[in-house]
Amino acid sequence: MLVRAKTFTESGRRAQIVEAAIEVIAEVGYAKASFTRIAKHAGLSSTGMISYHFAGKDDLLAVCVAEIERVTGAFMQPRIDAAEGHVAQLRAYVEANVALVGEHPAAVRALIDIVKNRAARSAAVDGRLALFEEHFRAGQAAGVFRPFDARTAAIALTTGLDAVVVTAATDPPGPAELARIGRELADLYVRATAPEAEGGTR
Amino acid sequence: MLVRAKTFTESGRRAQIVEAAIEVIAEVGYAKASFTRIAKHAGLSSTGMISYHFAGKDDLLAVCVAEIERVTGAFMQPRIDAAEGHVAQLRAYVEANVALVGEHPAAVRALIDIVKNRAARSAAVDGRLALFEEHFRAGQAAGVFRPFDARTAAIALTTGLDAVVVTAATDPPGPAELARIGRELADLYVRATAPEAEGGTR
Amino acid sequence: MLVRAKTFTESGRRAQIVEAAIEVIAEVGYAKASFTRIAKHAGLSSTGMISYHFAGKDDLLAVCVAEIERVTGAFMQPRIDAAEGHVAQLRAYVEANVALVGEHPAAVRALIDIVKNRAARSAAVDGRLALFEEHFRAGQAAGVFRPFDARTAAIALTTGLDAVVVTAATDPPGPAELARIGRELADLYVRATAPEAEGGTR
Amino acid sequence: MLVRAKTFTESGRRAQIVEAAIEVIAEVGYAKASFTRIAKHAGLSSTGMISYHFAGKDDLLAVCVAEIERVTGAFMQPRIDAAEGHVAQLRAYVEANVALVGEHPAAVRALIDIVKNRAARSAAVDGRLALFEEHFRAGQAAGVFRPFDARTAAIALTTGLDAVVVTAATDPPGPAELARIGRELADLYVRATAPEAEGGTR
DNA sequence: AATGAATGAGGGTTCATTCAT
DNA sequence: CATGAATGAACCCTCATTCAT
Repeated sequence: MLVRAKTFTESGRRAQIVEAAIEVIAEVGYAKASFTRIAKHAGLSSTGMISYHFAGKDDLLAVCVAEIERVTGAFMQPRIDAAEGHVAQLRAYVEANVALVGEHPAAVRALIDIVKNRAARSAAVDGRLALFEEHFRAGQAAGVFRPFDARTAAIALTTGLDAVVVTAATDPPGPAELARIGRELADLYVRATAPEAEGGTR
Repeated sequence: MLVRAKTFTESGRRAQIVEAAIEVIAEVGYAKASFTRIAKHAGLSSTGMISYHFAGKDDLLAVCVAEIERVTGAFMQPRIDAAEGHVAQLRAYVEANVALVGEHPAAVRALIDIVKNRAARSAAVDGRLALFEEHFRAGQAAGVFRPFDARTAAIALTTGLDAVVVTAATDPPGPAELARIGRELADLYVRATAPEAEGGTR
Repeated sequence: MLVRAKTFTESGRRAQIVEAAIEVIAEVGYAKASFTRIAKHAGLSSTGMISYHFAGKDDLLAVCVAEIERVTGAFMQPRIDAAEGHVAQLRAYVEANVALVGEHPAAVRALIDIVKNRAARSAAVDGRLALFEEHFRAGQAAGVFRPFDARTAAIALTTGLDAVVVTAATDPPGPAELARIGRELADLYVRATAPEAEGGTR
Repeated sequence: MLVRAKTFTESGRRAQIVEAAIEVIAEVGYAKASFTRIAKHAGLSSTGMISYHFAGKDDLLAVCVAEIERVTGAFMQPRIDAAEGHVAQLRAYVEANVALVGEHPAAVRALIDIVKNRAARSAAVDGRLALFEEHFRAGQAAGVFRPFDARTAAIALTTGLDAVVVTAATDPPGPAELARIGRELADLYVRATAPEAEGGTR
């Protein structure tokens, strides 16, 4: 590769600021992640520097989200793709997401906090919601999920997953424990969505 | 009891401020719920009034949480108590919580927003988490829940419930739709926690 | 009068801030009249105090304009009303406006500077322009002004008047000199608008 | 002159910046004409370029003024020179200045805005003022103007002219309308300064 | 018990200017 | 010649809290 494309997170300072922002958000939370704190964390002398590199706070946050998704996607995507069938993919998604905590705890915590607090819902959160919903519908059509309300399930399960991930990320346990938690949660979700056994549940 | 004791949320002004705070948080969100906005909403001429009646923002918020829990508890508790057995109570809790949206949408939204944003975890959230966890453990001992990780399940299911509730509270549907959503979510949770059927995982 | 109505410039601090703002604008000009400077001039410890009393910079400026107009109107109106006929009133307006410099030099300079720089044209400037235009039209109908373009004349003569006033206000001369300048300018305007003499001008 | 000397506004980049600055000032006004905006308008990647070519903001502005005067002078001077006599020249100046709006509306608006806002009075504005004053005195000596206060008249008439020009430049009308306005204004000024007719005015 | 003015820190953003490359 | 990152001050505004009355 002769010419390396310059992605929008690169250019040195920009990347540095984004990284600092992610760490600060992971540390003190979205609400207290001010430019001042981010600048200090990044070793910058003034907040003006951030405004110089980003159009505003929303812009910075959007870039942070994009960067985190890039990093986490690189970790999760192969694991999900390796699974075959709707059920296995659901399990793979959940387990990969929990395992991700071991690799990028700050990024994971920051992402969830940003998404939770942003007024304008990012494409990220809505995208994942739609993805789950669609996945459930497709699985139902294929007969591997029972005919529950796909939207309600998508909301409950994605946010439940987030909560487990955040809890784990707050004080990251070892890989084995993470794997166990991932398996537990996947079990929960697989059973919640599984087709009726003979006798029913109620 | 002939004379009702004056609870600590009463005394006129205090109650008025708490009510205003809850409504403001429900309307504009925790982050933008400043004393100024709350005072304006309560018809107060200055924020000094709030500081006079409450030790600080944390105090006000704590009282708000307590008040909301009092109100919501009055709605939910009878419904939960009416259910017999761990499974039925789980279902009752979930359905009551969703139904609550129809009665107190502002309170419900405010509570979840406060709990989500408070640095210091309130006794409320931890209490409910412990409650669920304990409920799961007891049910497992009784053989009506399968032997999953009670803590992970408690985290995932309580927050999933919250998310469904918040979504519903944002634009509250009619009672019938709320009942349907409640049933859907309860189904999901009951199945997730149900003991193995004869043939494995279904 | 038993109960004195509280006008919107009163209440102590508000009036003090308005006064300080007017003086600062007169001194350093609209562009450099920051809250910081105004607060310092008013003996306030922080700019927050100004924001506490006024909704924003625009609000403060609007109140300044209103206050100046109140003060200047009290000076000019009787003098204008005392004149009879369109020509005499034109002369009276011009002379009163120039004489005003001797009474309220800062207010006069501030007003013109605000009006000149405000993006949103105030009712003040447009009002005066319309007033002049209407006055010219009425005088033309009465045959005491010649049939010139009333709008162009209104623009040129009001701003010319402003310029003379500002120049005089920069280093206010004595009343006699002000009276002379007022008379000179009034002469200019009266002649510019006078009906044709027998021989014509061109 | 075979080889044209390179004036100080030329040299490519400088001229480009000056042109951009004039356009930006005409568009958004003096107050909001920052280096950032000018650089963006000029297609420059940073404001450093401007600081590199000009000693400071005042310098840039001074060069802008000089450039505008060069351009406008080229339009107005021949028209003024073509007129004979003090009265005719006054008329020619006014009419040429208004007509100029049709040719260089941006330049005209920018010039007046700069002159209005600059703390340090430019040689330009003072020069024109002195020019008018001198012209009036000379005409008075020649008996073609009446013996008014030359300075007061110069102030009032030049700024009145500016105001008419700015108004016209804000939404430039066609040449015919401009010519009419110019004639109207010139009439006003010629009459204001004309010697007494037999009967007097007062 | 209540008021409302005052405080001082901190929020994000824009600015003209500088300087190493 | 030219770049663009860096600077540091200033901008208006909002905040929770305090305190004399």
